[in-house]
Amino acid sequence: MAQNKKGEFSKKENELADFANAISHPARVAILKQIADRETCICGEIVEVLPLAQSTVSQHLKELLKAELINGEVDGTKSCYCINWKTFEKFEKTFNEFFKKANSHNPKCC
Amino acid sequence: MAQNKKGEFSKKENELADFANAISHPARVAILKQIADRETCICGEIVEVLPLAQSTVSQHLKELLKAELINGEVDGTKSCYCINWKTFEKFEKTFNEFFKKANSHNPKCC
DNA sequence: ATACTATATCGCAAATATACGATTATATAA
DNA sequence: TTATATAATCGTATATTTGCGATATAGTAT
Repeated sequence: MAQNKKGEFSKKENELADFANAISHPARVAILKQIADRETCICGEIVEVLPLAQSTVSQHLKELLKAELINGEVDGTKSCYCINWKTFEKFEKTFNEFFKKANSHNPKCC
Repeated sequence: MAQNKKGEFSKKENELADFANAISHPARVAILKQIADRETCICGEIVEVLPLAQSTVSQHLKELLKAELINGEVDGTKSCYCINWKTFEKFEKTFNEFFKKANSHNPKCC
């Protein structure tokens, strides 16, 4: 963008946006799904399942880490990831208090 | 991107990503908040409240419409928007069934 | 008809995101 | 040590997003 105006918005607004941004790509949704579905944490199995190169998957994992949607751990030569449910819960809470407060599903509306 | 791989992911994955994408910018979060908070639908009042030019706000509104997060209605020279709660509910449902199914907040995990 | 108001659209510039191959770093195996 | 395997990072090309001013469009008022 010509200028980045994100700093002009509130902390909560940015937090919600950042969370949403982390899951705003189908590849990252698919990665989260894979991690959530497995009993134990996984790593490069994701690469086998997704239609993306290893480096691309690694980049997406990095973004998910940055947004704290997942936790990562090195295990020998492998890397192991799991869902950070705390962040999901926090998001759900913030999301609800942000949007549902004034919401009586207004019938006056268009 | 070099190539767009979004078509290689499932419908559900893309739906979740699209919804998230619509709220992945603090300006759009702020716009949704404004609309949700008012009794009646509003229009260019948003422009007064946000630190963005009128054309930029209009663009964001267009995106929110496209994602069906809001409904719009023309009222004279003014445009009137309101939250499309149906989409929010649908998202919540999809989100939960997608991520919470296998989730026992796995203690084996890192 | 003319002026005014509100909003959408267009065209452009700059910033970010996506994707990949090549390379690097680290751990394990031989 | 050397080879192998796994995953992160770098460099780069391209696509998309963000933002604004200018313009277009359409309703309302004079």
